[in-house]
Amino acid sequence: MLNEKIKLFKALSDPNRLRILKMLQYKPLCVCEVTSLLNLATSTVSKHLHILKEAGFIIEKKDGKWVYYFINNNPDDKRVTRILMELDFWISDNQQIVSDLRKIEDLDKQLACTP
Amino acid sequence: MLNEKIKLFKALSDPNRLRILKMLQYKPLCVCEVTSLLNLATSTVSKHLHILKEAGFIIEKKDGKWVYYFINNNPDDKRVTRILMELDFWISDNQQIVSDLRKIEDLDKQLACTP
DNA sequence: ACTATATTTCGTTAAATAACGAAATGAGAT
DNA sequence: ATCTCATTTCGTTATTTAACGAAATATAGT
Repeated sequence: MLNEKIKLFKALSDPNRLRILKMLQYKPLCVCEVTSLLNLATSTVSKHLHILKEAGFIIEKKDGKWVYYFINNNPDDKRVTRILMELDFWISDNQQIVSDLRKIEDLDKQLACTP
Repeated sequence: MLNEKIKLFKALSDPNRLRILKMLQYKPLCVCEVTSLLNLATSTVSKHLHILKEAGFIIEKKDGKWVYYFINNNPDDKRVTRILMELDFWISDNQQIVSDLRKIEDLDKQLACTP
């Protein structure tokens, strides 16, 4: 069904989700880290991650209290793999993305994930 | 701006627009031909074509009473070109698409575009 | 100028989406 | 078992989107 196929494109049709994908391509992050980087409510970020997971772009791994999200590099679904490969090309040189990646380097998990 | 970039993905996030793109990859069509193939209101189809045009996927050429739409094969925007190249791969073997293409072969413009 | 036909624009409605805060859940630590 | 904290789910609100029909626009032929 075409409605199933467009789930991939819908998942890519939101700027915050593109930012998340690019962040996770840089390195795996837990929900609170992503939340801190995007400056959105935790529930909103959780929803975005769910959508990306349903589309097959990312996978989750629990680690203690935290849920870490990883780019799905399993080549089972070749459509996902190819899109992830093209991602860099489609949104290269974006100011927001570049700034996000810089912030990840300075990110202090301790600081980001404690109340 | 990321909002500009996601226009491409939003344009792909609708089953009828994917059907249109695949049809136009087979051959250029006028609005009433597309309308007849999709079984939607003319105004709806016109809107979809406008969105695809704004995203850069297709171009329009007027020919008498009719407005024909073509796949944009001009490689100015490499993002558009690459996505169009990948399209086949992403939505290959779809029942709806296959059926659409079969219908195009039998399509009688005279019949489709007269009241 | 008038008519016929193709397309676009406009106004409306129903459904989908993104955001938030509050409440519920789950999993370690005490 | 209880407490704490990270995450998800729920309910709500504002915005966006897809669809339609009717009215407006454009172009060809009479």
